[in-house]
Amino acid sequence: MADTKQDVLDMLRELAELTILEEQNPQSFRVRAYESAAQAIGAQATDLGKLTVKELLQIEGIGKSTAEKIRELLETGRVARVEALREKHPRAVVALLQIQGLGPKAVAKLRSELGVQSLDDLRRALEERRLRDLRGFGQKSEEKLKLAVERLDREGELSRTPISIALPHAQRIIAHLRDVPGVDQVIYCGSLRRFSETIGDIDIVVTAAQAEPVMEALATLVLVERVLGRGERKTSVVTRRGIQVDLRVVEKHQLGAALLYFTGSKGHNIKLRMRALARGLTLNEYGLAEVEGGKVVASETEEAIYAALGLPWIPPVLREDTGEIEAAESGRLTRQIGAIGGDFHVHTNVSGDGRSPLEDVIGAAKARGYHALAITEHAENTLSGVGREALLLQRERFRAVQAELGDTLRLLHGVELNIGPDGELDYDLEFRKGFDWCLASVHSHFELDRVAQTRRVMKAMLDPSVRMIGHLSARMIGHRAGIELDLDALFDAAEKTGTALEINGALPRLDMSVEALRRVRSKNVPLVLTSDAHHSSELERIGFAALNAERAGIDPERVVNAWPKERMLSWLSGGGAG
DNA sequence: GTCGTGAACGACATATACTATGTAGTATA
Repeated sequence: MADTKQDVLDMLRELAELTILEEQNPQSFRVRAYESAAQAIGAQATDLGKLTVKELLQIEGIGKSTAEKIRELLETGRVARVEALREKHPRAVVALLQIQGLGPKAVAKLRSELGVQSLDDLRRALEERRLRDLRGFGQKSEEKLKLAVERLDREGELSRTPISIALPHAQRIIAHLRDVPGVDQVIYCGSLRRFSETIGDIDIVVTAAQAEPVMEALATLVLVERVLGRGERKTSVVTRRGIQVDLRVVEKHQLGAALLYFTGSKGHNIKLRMRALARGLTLNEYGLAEVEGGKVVASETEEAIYAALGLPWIPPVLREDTGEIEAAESGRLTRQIGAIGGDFHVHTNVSGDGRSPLEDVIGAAKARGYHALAITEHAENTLSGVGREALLLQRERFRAVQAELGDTLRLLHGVELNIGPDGELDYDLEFRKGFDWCLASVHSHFELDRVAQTRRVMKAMLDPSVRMIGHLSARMIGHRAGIELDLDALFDAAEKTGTALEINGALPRLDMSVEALRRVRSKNVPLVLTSDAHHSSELERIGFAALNAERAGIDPERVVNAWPKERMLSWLSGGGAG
């Protein structure tokens, strides 16, 4: 079964894009209808291929017309309306919308006045300086478009950046801005703060007495390649990595409103602003104020603004306009994860790719207030794997260290087994059972089909030594798609065997994905946050795992290392789900 | 194009910054 959901999403997005050109308006009701239909489809867990028109109509945001188009696509592989629009607006024309500064109206004008039908045509027209005489264009717009075309040539399609790259990039920039005199707070917002898997651009909010020095500091950073625009309080640049950074400087008392605005999502903001209007208030990036008279009601903190709108503070990871405002209003927001009592997927330098000695890792774990720590080196069947003798030596050492630790920290001698193509595991069952904690994960043979992948993971789950499956899909965000799995079958098996599933906090993985986590919510499967640290400093990544869990609306009750100490320890020693 | 109210039709996301041109387009959450 192909990925019908992805096919439908692709079709709806193309339809939206083509309709933008057709109606020369990115905000038309049709465009918005297709986009909201795409969002509704994206939130569906069921297999679309099995849904009838009637069932499709049950989905909010899908009406008669869209439902029929979806059926048309699934039954014939094509949609007449899309093909008709493709005739009028060929792919090369649609591609022009990728150029920053070119919208549908400008594209229409270039086509009708200058016969520009492609990027090549546009390049020629720019070369021949034919744009400057067009009404609405001028010398400056010609130059801007030239730069934008060059940028597109260099970077290919404007693509989103994996969070594993964007977050450290943002932190570097933030560290520089913090050094600017007069700067108070520097906070990243946007999809980064919402903890999306991929990031479109980096949004930074700064509070400072004066905007100019901050914006100057950003514009002159070594890693900044070009300044896109600069006003009194706002600057946009592109870094050498090709990532756009938008900086906004606000006054301290406006911080809450600015954070709210810049964190988004756009849909969330719009809903909040409508909510404000219904209360005789208006919300913008400077504050929440009365419509009549303009008296500011709240602006300094997000909490105050939400409160004035009759809502509890909503965590950024939930602000995706997927019902979180309604949930907040009726007190149905899932609780945040809270204190984390331990980490159960950590490597030391005994693993070939681990970099910190045991003492450092233990020190970091104690500093984090953990009650338990499982060291899980790679097993022999992987490149960085460890043989039996070294592991037995490590176990001996653990006994001595545990005696020193007393009951401040429970140290588990674990291992990360490799799941082979047929579900085979390292060593032999007897040896595996000698560990305090075994997790098993896939590290190779990503090309097998869904049936084979599901079978191998299922087999590992059924092994008496395996307590947890690590990074379930083995994806690498932006580099490698996850293996194909029958998730429902695996979740059922995990439920039956009591096998835990890992929520891995390594930024390139974030595995299980939010989507998979949403699907496991309804099952009684224990979930475990881990850092998968290969260095003592990486223990902090468990916080990313927690964010991903919160993003998926996972109740802390389901998360083993969010349980109270005794319950967690009891579960770890095989004492059941508690 | 969708949805709700009432059986055809109106309502339907907000608010602002920046730029280049000379009123509006594009961009941002």
